[in-house]
Amino acid sequence: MNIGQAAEATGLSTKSIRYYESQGLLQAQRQANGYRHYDRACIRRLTLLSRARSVGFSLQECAELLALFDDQKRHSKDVKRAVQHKIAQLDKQLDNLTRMRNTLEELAHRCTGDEKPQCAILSDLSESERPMTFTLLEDSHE
Amino acid sequence: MNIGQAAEATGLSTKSIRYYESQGLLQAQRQANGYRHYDRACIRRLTLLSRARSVGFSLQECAELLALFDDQKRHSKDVKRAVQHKIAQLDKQLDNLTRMRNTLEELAHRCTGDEKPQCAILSDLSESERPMTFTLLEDSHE
DNA sequence: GGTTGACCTTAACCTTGGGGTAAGGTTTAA
DNA sequence: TTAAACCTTACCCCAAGGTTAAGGTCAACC
Repeated sequence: MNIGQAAEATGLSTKSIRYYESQGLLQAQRQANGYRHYDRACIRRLTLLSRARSVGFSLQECAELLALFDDQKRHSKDVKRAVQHKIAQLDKQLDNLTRMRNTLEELAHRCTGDEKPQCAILSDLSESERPMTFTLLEDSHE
Repeated sequence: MNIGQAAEATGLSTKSIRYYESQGLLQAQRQANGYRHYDRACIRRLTLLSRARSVGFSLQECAELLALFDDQKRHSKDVKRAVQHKIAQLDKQLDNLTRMRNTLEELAHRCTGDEKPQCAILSDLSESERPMTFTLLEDSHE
């Protein structure tokens, strides 16, 4: 299997696949012409990468999942812990986005939304006197 | 006001303030010694930037908000529309994260989480035969 | 044999929103 | 006077690739 077919099979871009290789997440065999060759084991790694990325794991975290994947003596509880940790991270992000959303709702609510230039949103965003709750972005510190 | 005080007053870092200036979001006056000087109008712009960033606006979008801020003939409905557009974006992100979270919950649920190496999570992530729903990342295409 | 088009290769620059550090000038206070 | 605490620009760094560029390969068709 060439890289194009591997991409097709896993839903990744060829660029991503090469990038993952450059980051040490997999090693592809080379054919005589220099083309990369992907066997079933490689495709499984790429599938894992594709899916783990799609549920929010960073490449660093994917590397840890792959290490467990490769370890025949792993404990499934370690894998489960990684997943639960990621769930907790997503919960933080969800909470954060929800608070941002609520602030925006409140801003929009206070704006008349007409043809006049007076705008509660711009006032609320720019005036220091206003004691509104402005939620910080921050994807949590890890 | 020097940049340090402006940073203190707005909750931004000095680095961010200089970066915003480099991106054309504001122009600070210079003092005789080359130091930037911030007056009240500048502080209001920075406050707007800080708060707009904290509720999820990109710098590009902040530029649009500032353009409205500067326009004495703006219509408050245009500001409101921008906010509602941002709310819709956040809703997409929330939906996406929620689906990722649900997938992870399902994965965790299927894993025994013990000392054995068999792990439903790793199987689900790596095996092509599995017809699970894997939510794509993607912050929506804008 | 020649050519076209679809592959593949590496390299290098672009993105977002700054963080970190270097190397140096200024100001202030002890 | 000298040290601390400011300020300046300039450079490289991060994730996770996307996007050319410039070129090698391969298969099919004429």
